[in-house]
Amino acid sequence: MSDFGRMEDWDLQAVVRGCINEARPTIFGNPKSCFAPLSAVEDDLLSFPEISETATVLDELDKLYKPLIYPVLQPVPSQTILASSVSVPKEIKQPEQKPSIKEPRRSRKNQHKRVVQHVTAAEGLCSDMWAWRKYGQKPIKGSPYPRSYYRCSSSKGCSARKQVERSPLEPGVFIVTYSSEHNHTRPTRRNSLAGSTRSKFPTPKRKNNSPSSSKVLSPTTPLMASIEDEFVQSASLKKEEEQMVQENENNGTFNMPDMILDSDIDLFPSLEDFDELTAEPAMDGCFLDQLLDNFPVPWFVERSTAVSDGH
DNA sequence: CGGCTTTGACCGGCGC
DNA sequence: GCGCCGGTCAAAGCCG
Repeated sequence: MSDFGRMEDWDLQAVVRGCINEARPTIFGNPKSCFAPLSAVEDDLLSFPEISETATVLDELDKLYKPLIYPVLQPVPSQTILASSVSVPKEIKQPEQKPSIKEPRRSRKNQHKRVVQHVTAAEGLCSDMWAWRKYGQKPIKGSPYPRSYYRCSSSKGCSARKQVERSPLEPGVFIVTYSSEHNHTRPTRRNSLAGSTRSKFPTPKRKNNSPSSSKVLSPTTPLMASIEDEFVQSASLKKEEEQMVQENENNGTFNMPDMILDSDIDLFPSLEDFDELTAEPAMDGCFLDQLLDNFPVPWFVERSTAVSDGH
């Protein structure tokens, strides 16, 4: 079987299972220092006018940023992704497959606003406080990797959805797409974890006696091993970043990764999405949790890029 | 026992 | 109208 075949077997569950206290490779590298360095960026980001203030300003900004939302696709340097998890609108991921000027095909269902995040494997492991229950997995045409579908299990009746797929361009990067919104408050801690701790790195014995497992996808040991390596490496990298940031903090300085600002700002969404996304509860992460508890933060302080799925 | 993952089947929108 | 394809359903089995 080819490497692709093995990779295809991976179910991505590791991406959405959180180690919520794990260090997140936030754009500032150190989650513990998220408040201090944030202000530096916030000064810039928050200097935007009030969203509801003037339509003319928004219109201009909207025009200004729209080209940046639909740029010609260029593979994102993995280094950048590892450091900052740059977000790229999902629709532009595979222009070679959609060479025409037509919009890529979209799902009919859940045509709400969507939030697309690009995360590294390690970052993906540091997922959100929401409890997600996997309800489906599908191979996606044009991508060697399957897409996994999750719904919020923190609360019954919550329509929040989450899709996780591996980037075909950057296998170390995962595309996490949130759709719909949570209709409940963010849990203080993850609940409903019964049975969810298994198979983080499954053993081959698992499911061998399952009537259905033999049909399509086999157990995923090789790929899980590789993703484990990936995770370990990323964790190591993060540790170094943490130490560096910690030193900077101790010295009263902070080295802002300059590429963060460029890339993140270049990826502003259409501003018509802005107001909704500022209140988007599906934005995950301990980093944002703390911030939202204290003051509203522009959504793009995180790494997300909103994609309007409307009409 | 409750909640999870897995996975084939099914549904429905869209393009041709 | 038909086929493709993404999204969802639901049964089966696993796990704590």
